[in-house]
Amino acid sequence: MAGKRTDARRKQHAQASVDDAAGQEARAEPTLARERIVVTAVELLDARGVAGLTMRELAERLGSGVMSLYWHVSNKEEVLDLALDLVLEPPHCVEFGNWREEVVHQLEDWRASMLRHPWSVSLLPRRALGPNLLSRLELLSRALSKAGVADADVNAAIWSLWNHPVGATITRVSFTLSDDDMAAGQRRLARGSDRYKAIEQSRLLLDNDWDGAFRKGIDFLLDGFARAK
Amino acid sequence: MAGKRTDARRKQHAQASVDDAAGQEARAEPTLARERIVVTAVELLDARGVAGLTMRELAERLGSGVMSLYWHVSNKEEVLDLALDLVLEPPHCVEFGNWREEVVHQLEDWRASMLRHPWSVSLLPRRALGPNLLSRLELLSRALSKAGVADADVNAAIWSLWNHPVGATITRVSFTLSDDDMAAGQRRLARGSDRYKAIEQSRLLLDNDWDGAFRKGIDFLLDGFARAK
DNA sequence: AAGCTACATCGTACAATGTACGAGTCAATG
DNA sequence: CATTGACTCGTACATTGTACGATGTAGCTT
Repeated sequence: MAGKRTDARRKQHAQASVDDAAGQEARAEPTLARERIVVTAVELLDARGVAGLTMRELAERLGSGVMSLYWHVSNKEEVLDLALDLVLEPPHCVEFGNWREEVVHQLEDWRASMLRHPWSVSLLPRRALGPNLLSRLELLSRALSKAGVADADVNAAIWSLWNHPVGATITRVSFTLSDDDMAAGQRRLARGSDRYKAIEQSRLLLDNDWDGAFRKGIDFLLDGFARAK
Repeated sequence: MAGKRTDARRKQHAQASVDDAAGQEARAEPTLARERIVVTAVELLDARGVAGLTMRELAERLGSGVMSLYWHVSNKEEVLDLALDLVLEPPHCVEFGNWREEVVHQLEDWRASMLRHPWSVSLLPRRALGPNLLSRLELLSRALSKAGVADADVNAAIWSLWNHPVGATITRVSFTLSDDDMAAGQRRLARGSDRYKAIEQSRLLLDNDWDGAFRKGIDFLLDGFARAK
């Protein structure tokens, strides 16, 4: 029956997971090492991408043994989760008088955070509910509450705004990611110009004013809300 | 000539990649085995998810040796690329009289395809330019050309529509993915109800009419286009 | 002091995986 | 027959995440 289980030690930390410091009191002490691990992980990810994050490399950068990491972190996935959440920390709450500017600011900040750490985009599909993302959702929600959207539409409105940076950043990153893809895309466009007539004509793939398109997208949505009111 | 363009490379040219074999006449002989591999890969992905796709498992399902795969495919990544593209095949072009319905139909079909194969979402960030996605972009582009959007805005409009299903599906899948996350999210909401007051109040995370929200999002955008005209 | 407990580090070992290499099979063609 | 080129596959290896358990350390209780 293997009575002596040593899991007592792991439990304490493992359960904390992505959750922020739990108790109501200022319990504090988020295990200094844990934060160091995550910060270093982000550096590594920035430098070498998702594939470059190895527990061994991480340990080496921290000057520790590999297995020491597992005291503070239950597995590699958790490191990724924590790194993702760290990078998506929301901005300090700046109040604009104008709710519209507030929404735009928030979404642009989010997008900028992701583009600063492109690996974060590919992690997003796995875990999209870290505490920092929840905070961003909250901020967005509050800003929009001043917009006077119809009650029945408000949730749909929030999600639409939410999804815009997600989609836009993914699209942006995967286009930038490899110029090979871009070249291949152009090649495909070149031949069979009947098949891809429209996007060839509008030079959609060549127009790389991503920032502008992103901003316009927000405006479309906000205008749409106004009309649906 | 070009009759016997039996893929005599694979070893050397890893560049063929996702490109379709669309020469002009070379029809219906895209290395039967290659297609079988991809189809089987999709089955495996459907059954076991991204982590479950192993070259060994794949080979076993095909009743072949592991290394035989590498004749037809240059590496695992290519298998993933091909599987992704296969699954995102666009619908047969159905013409509606109404361009608006056409857009809605296309976006909903795309979203449905992705939800049918949830693993596709997590692959999207890596490679978003397969031929089938290009086709979808083309179809969308054509449908929208009838909408009378201002020339200066048309590309931004296309991208906004494009990003909507991407973001919405990622959000949707990552929420569904693990109920643990959902539970954790709720726990986080429960305590510190001041921090997440707004989204708690609107029951944003509990309202799971994803289909409706998605549809409304499209409408917001389309209405926004109309206003920007 | 001695012993106990919780915290923390780390070396070794192992299993799973992608794939390089090269030998092998088979059919068509010279 | 010999050659070639399409195709298959077994072996071997390097890289990875991590289970296990020994070790060290600090503080407390008796």
